[in-house]
Amino acid sequence: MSTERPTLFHVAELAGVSVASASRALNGMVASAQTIAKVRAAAAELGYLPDATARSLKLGHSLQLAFAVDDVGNPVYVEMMRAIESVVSGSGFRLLVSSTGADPAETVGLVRSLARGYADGLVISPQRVTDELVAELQRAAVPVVVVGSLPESAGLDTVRTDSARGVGLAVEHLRQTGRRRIGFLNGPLDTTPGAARRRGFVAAYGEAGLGPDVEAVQQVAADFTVAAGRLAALELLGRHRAPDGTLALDALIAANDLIAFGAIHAAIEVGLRVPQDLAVVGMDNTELADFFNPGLTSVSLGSAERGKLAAELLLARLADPARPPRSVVVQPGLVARASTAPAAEPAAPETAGSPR
Amino acid sequence: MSTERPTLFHVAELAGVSVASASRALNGMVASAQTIAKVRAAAAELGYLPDATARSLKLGHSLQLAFAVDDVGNPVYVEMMRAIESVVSGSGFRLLVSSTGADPAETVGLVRSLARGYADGLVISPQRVTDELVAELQRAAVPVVVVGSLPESAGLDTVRTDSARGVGLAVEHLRQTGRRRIGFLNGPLDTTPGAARRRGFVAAYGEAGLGPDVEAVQQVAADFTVAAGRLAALELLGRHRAPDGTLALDALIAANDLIAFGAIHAAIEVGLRVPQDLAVVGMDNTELADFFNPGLTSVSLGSAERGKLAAELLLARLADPARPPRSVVVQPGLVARASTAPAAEPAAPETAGSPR
DNA sequence: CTGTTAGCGCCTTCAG
DNA sequence: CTGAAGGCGCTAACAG
Repeated sequence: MSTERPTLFHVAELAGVSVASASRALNGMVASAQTIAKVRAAAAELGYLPDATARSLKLGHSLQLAFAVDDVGNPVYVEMMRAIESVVSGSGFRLLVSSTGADPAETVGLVRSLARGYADGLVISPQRVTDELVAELQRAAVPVVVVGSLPESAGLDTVRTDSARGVGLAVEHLRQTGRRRIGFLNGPLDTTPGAARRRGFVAAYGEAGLGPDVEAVQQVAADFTVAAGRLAALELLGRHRAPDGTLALDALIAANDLIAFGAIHAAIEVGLRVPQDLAVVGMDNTELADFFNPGLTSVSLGSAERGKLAAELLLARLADPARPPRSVVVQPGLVARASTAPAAEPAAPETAGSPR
Repeated sequence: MSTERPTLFHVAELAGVSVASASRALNGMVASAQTIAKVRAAAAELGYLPDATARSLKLGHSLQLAFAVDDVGNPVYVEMMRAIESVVSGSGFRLLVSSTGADPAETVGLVRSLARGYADGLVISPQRVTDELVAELQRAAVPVVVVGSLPESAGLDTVRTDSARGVGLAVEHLRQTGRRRIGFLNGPLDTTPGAARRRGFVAAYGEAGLGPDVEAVQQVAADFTVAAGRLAALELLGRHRAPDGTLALDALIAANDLIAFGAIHAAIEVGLRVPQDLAVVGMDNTELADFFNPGLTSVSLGSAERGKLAAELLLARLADPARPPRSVVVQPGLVARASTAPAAEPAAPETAGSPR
């Protein structure tokens, strides 16, 4: 009801002690039982809440850590976040998440403000890395751990995965299961993941001797979302449909699971069966990959593991700001599911959903 | 490199002016062009970054707003978050997201710390509402808007949806499309959404004259996730499978889309066709509902709309702290997709995905 | 054990 | 237009 918020001064006044004593009583420092009781009572009566800002200013820390991502809508980041959260909460930190959007400039702004006071440390997983962003991360007032690729010279703690190799695993798996004409649905090429996956695909395509038309079998989605994946798949599939209606592609690799979901939807729309007519493999091995219909074969990029490692690096640096920057790599692995079941055999009954 | 962060004092010193002048120059207050230039140069050279904590303490605000949810993994909250973000960023606020976990006690702690300094306002969507939480929200130092149901007497700004009626829409839709034996997959009953949906189902079940066994056709999932939905569905379907293998249920309503996805997976596992043998309807009308296979009929609860309204309420209260608390309701609506296509007709070709 | 004093980094009157 | 001084709310020295 009162328009003014009670401050420690008011509590002390009501309790009949000094502000210092009130502070001590509330924070469990040395104080007489009587003082503690009086102060506690006064605080309760006034509904006193310590001002976090003032406290941080004095203490020099906020006990908050931040996790910044371009797009919280991506399940990968949710997994990462959970892992980070579970690590840092064990050390008494609270985790704040910030979705910055695709614009690197906005990310810079976020780092600037967040890294100076509101948080004691930052884990960031940027999709687009500009020189300006790197510079900002280096001069940030608090420790920063980057999930993703960054030039070694940046001198920052880093956790990354070898997504190029991940694409290689996908190509290999498709080859082994009898696919020959593999298309690739990438995300935007100006993103770090997009660029890395492209490199991986081009290399694997060449090594597997799949032909010279590596450019023709690629399609770039507008972003890493289901809707964009659907559109890109429709475009790519349309482009490779022969006049007689047969398809020149028998497999699709998607840059992430969301794009893969969109691609499967698109395939069904144009009358293709997955996996009989078209195999699809995603990346990230999201929880939904297992529940999608058909189950989505996906390359695990260890999101949870990366999140965990990033959090640990951050905690370690917080404890020892002088330790040399470390860069750790998580290896990808493929998880096979129904979406790439060999075309040779008829559809496995337990995946096609049409018993009898 | 320097171990100490530069403060405004250092900038002023280097620029050869007073701290006050440096502050004015940096913040665009009156200052001579020459001073501005010198201060700017000094700040750049030192890599000066204003301390957000000190700034907030002095100014009395942080220009940050917070959005607290139990589980960021739920796509509903992502949609809400996007809507909130887009509203508040237009007013110069940054949005911080905090995932509190299912424990109400943790939520209380979050509100306590966040609502006192780190953020200027809070939108919270708690799944479990305890008296303690309500009390904490009422005494929060900053304006709070609750997305979800709360006693009127709480005197807080509120945005909610009529999810009970939403369940009613689902029942009605299933009845109209020829389903007679409807099961219900709920989330935990001690959550606000779980309780409301239960009320809605029991009421609609009775009104539709579906029989006296309303308890027998319900199953509670451990939480609002795909995995829990799958388990609950397996349990419910198993319970209603007659000795001769036929199923006593021909439709399932799920408390949210994630549970519905899990249910469809479970149905396929046990050899049922969706929608031919079993219709499934979800709630929330998540983006993925449209892309799932089969497309998931879902009751839209207007998550984006609720987020937008909550953000607007918060902004309005920030502008006028004295305005009377408002409570706005968003009406649900059903979006029909393939998962509830009438069983009478053969599977519609464009949804079954198995052309010829 | 307690009160007084000092200051975290910043912004903003108030004189000059 | 500029500098000096005060204070946001809190905690950590220092005496008493």
